[in-house]
Amino acid sequence: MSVILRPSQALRLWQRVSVAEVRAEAHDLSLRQMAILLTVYLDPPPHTVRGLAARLGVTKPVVTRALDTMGAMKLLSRHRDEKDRRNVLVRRTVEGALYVERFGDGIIAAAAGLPM
Amino acid sequence: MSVILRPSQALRLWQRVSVAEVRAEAHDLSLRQMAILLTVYLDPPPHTVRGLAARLGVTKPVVTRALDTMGAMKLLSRHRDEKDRRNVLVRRTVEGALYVERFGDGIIAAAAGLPM
DNA sequence: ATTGAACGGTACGGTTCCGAAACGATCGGA
DNA sequence: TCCGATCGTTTCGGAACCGTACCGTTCAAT
Repeated sequence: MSVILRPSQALRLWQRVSVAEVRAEAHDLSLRQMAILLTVYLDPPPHTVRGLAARLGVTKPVVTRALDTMGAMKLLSRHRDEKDRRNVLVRRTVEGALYVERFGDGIIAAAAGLPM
Repeated sequence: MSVILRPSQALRLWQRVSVAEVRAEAHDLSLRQMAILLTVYLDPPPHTVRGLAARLGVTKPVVTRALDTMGAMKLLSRHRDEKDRRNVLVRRTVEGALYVERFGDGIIAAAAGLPM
């Protein structure tokens, strides 16, 4: 059961969610930050800096900086991998889970009110 | 006929499109820029700087700068309103229409492959 | 003709991000 | 015990963006 969207619906959905996010000015995450955040929350762990960089096709410092920013926002947390202390494991937080959940609700609400 | 999405589907959709955009690094628009672009392309004209700022709940310089950036990318164009020369009208461009169309296709493709 | 309001743009100092390169810490095999 | 490879982080100069405040133009009403 795939989700079928027509072009006008797809773009309208994206507009509604974007405008709502800008108006709410909750966190003002960049597209890269959002991609990292959702990957951590949706893809199965563990998540390393290098793994995330490879997944998104960006350099390591990009991921490090995004983790700095979102870490300060308490959306994610970092922990040393005790098995291999070179690695840093990125984990979810309670605040982050709440933020992601609400963001998903926003998408659903925007989709529900979409004209056919 | 509204579009029904479940939470996991909504978030997965956003992740797929975000990751694809980051990987493609086509234009790297911020959330604000995307909201402005889609509003110009989806809402009925005319679009003024002040009107867009009010629509998104941001200040004028934010819109001006976004128009500078996306104007340089040829995604939008500015024109003086000849009826009231204080106004600047924001208009679509061929390149912008193409970009928006492809972006919509990306959303549709991501939605179509969504697990139930 | 003058004045006040409305419009978009600009100047400013500060913050954040960028990519490339170098760095220290850690691991694993010779 | 080295020593190369693999981590994540930091540094660097440069670019983009932020919000506040101010500026020049244009309109409309007096």
